Amino acid sequence: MSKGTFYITTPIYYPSSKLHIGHTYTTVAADAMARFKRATGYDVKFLTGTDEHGQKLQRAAQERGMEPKAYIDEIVEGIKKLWKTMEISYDIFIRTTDDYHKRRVQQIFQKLYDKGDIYKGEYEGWYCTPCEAFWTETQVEDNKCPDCGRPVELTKEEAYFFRLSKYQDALLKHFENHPEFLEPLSRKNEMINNFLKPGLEDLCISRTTFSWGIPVPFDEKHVIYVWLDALSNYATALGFPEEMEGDYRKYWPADIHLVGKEIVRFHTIIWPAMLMALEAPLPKKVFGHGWILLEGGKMSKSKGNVVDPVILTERYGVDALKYFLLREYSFGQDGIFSNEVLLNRINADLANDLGNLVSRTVAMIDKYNGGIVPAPTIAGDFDEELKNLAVSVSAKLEEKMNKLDFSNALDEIWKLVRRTNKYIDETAPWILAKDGEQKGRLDTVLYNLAESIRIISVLIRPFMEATTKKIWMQLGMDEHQGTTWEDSASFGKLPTGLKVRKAEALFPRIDIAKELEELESLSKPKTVEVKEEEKAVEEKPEITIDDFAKVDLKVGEIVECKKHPKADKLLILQVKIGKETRQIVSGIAKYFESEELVGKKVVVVANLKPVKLRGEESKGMILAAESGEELVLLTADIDSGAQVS
RNA sequence: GGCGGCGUAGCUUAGUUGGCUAGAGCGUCCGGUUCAUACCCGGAAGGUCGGUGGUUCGAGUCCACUCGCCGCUACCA
Repeated sequence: MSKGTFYITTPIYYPSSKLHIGHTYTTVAADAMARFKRATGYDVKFLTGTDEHGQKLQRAAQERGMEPKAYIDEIVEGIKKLWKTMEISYDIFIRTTDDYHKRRVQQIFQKLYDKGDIYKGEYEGWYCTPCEAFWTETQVEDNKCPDCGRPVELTKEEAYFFRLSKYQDALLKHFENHPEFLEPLSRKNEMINNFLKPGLEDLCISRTTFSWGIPVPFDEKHVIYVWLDALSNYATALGFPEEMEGDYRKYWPADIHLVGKEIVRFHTIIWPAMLMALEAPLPKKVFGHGWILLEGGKMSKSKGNVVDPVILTERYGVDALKYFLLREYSFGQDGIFSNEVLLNRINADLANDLGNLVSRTVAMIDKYNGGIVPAPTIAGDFDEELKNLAVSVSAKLEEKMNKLDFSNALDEIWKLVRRTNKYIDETAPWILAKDGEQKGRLDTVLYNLAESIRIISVLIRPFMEATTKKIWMQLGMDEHQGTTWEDSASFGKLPTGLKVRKAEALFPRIDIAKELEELESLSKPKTVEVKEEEKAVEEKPEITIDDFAKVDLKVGEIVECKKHPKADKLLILQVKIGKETRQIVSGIAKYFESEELVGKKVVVVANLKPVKLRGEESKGMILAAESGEELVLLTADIDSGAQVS
């Protein structure tokens, strides 16, 4: 009976801040896919969850004087509540703090260690102590940390490494032999050219600098870092490697890992390499979808429009938001969100087209046939065209869905919605109703309308469960009357004699101008919250006045400025501080033309240890303040050389 | 700088291996209709398919160059 299994996953989300529309987007898409596969006869497993370890969460909990787990529990409750609101039909919600996951991650670690694919860092690596970061031979220039410019050293600091480099060729081959492995296709070259071809470095997979994580099984000083801990969730959730005969055998390898484009790299290089090392099959497909951006770029506080999915569902309903997200945007590409785009889409497709179609059909059955769905008797013009289209939609829908083309999948359904509306105009039931002789024809038209709506209701079900149920209620039908996916491909499954029920509009039409104003006023208090949240995260540890006194801040005048010949983001400045003129390299080329800086008096960190930045010496650093896309230099209208304190 | 992608009607976009009279939705204008959530249906206007040159009987589709965006990557003390 089952066509086979289908295992789909979302990323596990990091619960350090409130989830936004982007997380909802991924999860809603995965949910629609899962529901679609269930409807079409697959045995589906749908996994989502949370990634709960790491320094950031440990700190956040500390700041609130809480145990990490207790702190995270609260946030995770919120996430689960959000998914409940969005009617997400996940089968498993994994938390990386779940005992079974921790145990299995340790088993994986042990396995890889035993095999020799994990080794302790006696590795000739370069370590930058202040940055707590390891660097590779190629990254280190002149014994300097590429991140901070300070000297690095060959360290004896212990760390465990995964032999990522060993799998480079196998990965390349896999990309070549499995064009469907990574979609959209454009990402594939990015991975191959930027990572695989230049060569992979072994990956540091343990930390000793914080403790909130899964301990390395045989070396408790170390906790397992995010790569192994988080990525492996897709397999540990099924039992791997502890319980290989249950869900793991049944559902692995995953059919689709749905991820945002920013984490494609981890899912198509690191995760597959780990699986290769474990001798486990690779996921069949990783799909990196685009981002939903706000007008003018990323989510920005100054724009004042932070998108909160909960508010939107409260105002327009879950189904409207889900429909909008999947219909409006091409799944592989970025798209722009605005309230206006949302409201226009809801009005046009849901209120005017679908909602109104149901409304007018039910009203006509009510008015012309006492609310009873009549039996069709006399066929006429336009019937065949409507029927042919109606029964053909499900196949086209399947084709689009299997390509994760949600937008066009929905559009296929709406072609039928529009065709059905047109059928009403063509047959003009209100004219037939005036002529008693035409009763048979009228009955047929009314039946065909109700039947088309029945088909539509089945087709939209994976995307809009609640709406489907509402339509059934209005048609007076129950879930045993032509509601399977197969039933959507045949015309005439709707029983006659049903008693329709007029009800509230499926999607009330929105007064867009008025609504936009209200949303505008709603978004303002939100803005402040977000700002405060961000601030909290970025706070640095307290220092004393002595610490601060070590920094020598002076005013310097920019006397000359040019672009760095070998770097896009760097400017080379000649800065006069008192009598001395020195060269400072600064990463502000994105923000300023070189000419406009000459003559400016800026604040300089004068006693910073000199470094070479892509071959150019830099003695000091220019202070600037950055917020989102904006950057301003700290200027001081006073003689150059003046001390700042 | 390296690698990759994208530029098609006012907006969002479809155009698989070259045959298109370049489609669609929204918006605009005109008309029809009254069953319906002032909705729906029809029609029209609007495109030198970023630019230049080439290959070809024929190019939005292939090639070269060029302009403009974007992504990843290196460099932002």
